[in-house]
Amino acid sequence: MAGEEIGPRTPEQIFDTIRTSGGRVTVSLRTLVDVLIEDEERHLTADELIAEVDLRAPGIAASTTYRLLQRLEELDVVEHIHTGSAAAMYQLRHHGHAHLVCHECGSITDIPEETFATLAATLDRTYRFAIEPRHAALLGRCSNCTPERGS
Amino acid sequence: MAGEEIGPRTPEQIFDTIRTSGGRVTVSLRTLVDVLIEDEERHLTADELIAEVDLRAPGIAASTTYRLLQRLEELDVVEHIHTGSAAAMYQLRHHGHAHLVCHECGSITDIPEETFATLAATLDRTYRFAIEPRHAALLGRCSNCTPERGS
DNA sequence: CTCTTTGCAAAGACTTTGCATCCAA
DNA sequence: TTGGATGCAAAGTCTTTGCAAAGAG
Repeated sequence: MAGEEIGPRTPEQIFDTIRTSGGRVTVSLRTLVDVLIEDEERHLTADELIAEVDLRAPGIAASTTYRLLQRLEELDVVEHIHTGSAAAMYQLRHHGHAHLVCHECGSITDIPEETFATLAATLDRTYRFAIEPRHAALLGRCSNCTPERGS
Repeated sequence: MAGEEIGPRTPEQIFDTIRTSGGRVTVSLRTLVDVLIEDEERHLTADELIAEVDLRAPGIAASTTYRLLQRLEELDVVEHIHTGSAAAMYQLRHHGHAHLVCHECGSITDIPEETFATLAATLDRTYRFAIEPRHAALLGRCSNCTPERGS
């Protein structure tokens, strides 16, 4: 776990990755990559990315953005996170943090992957199962949505 | 966490719960409850439950089973688990175990909720977030799908 | 020029909903 | 009898796909 260093990703590095893989750097790709980098902290879903891309470069079809996300995922540039809602979230893969999602208010909290170290070790030992903590958010209730509880 | 004793659930107990809430015990309800109890270990999705119900009582509409699942969930009889695929899994709530889902082969492993005790304590302390380990499966790779690894 | 990418519209997977009919209590 | 439950078909949400036209290198 952890230690999966992907390194920082500048737009140019990502474009090179695309070109190296035989892909072409198009306006839609540039726009999507910009959004992914600039709005890194916003936990955007595909739908929201599509909206943001269309805002910056009107006319780009949703299917195009979906296709680009797929490709970027194959190239290990981005990854999607299941959040318990129908729509998945996307983040740059080098970000490397996992998530806590409150199913009451929908709030999302970033947590370092190391938080899972002990659990990962236990699951590995007991079930020989290698968890990927980033791939699915942990669901539960955040402090605002938990009633009774003294300070 | 844990300690959420819901108690054993026989069909009759469930039917009483339904009646008490103003509901009626119909053939579709009986059939669904039977399937839920008998196929407890099979980790069925709504789709699979629908198929199984239709097998035992031909003609029951999918929408009916979806509606019954919703109602049973409101009554805390069943709960759904997000597994990283589009379709959610359903289980009787008293079962109280969490899941490990291999995104390679799809295998599902049951694990006791207590496995999360330490992590839950940490998250509660650090983020005041109360995880619900059963609500979302942990994703990763099972031993069969993990290459290199001695014995 | 060639091969990838795009837009558009249609299809797909999963789930919900409206409504007239039907049935449990 | 009388509200809740059901079947059917349509709608909804999120995502994928086919195909001809457009575009990157």
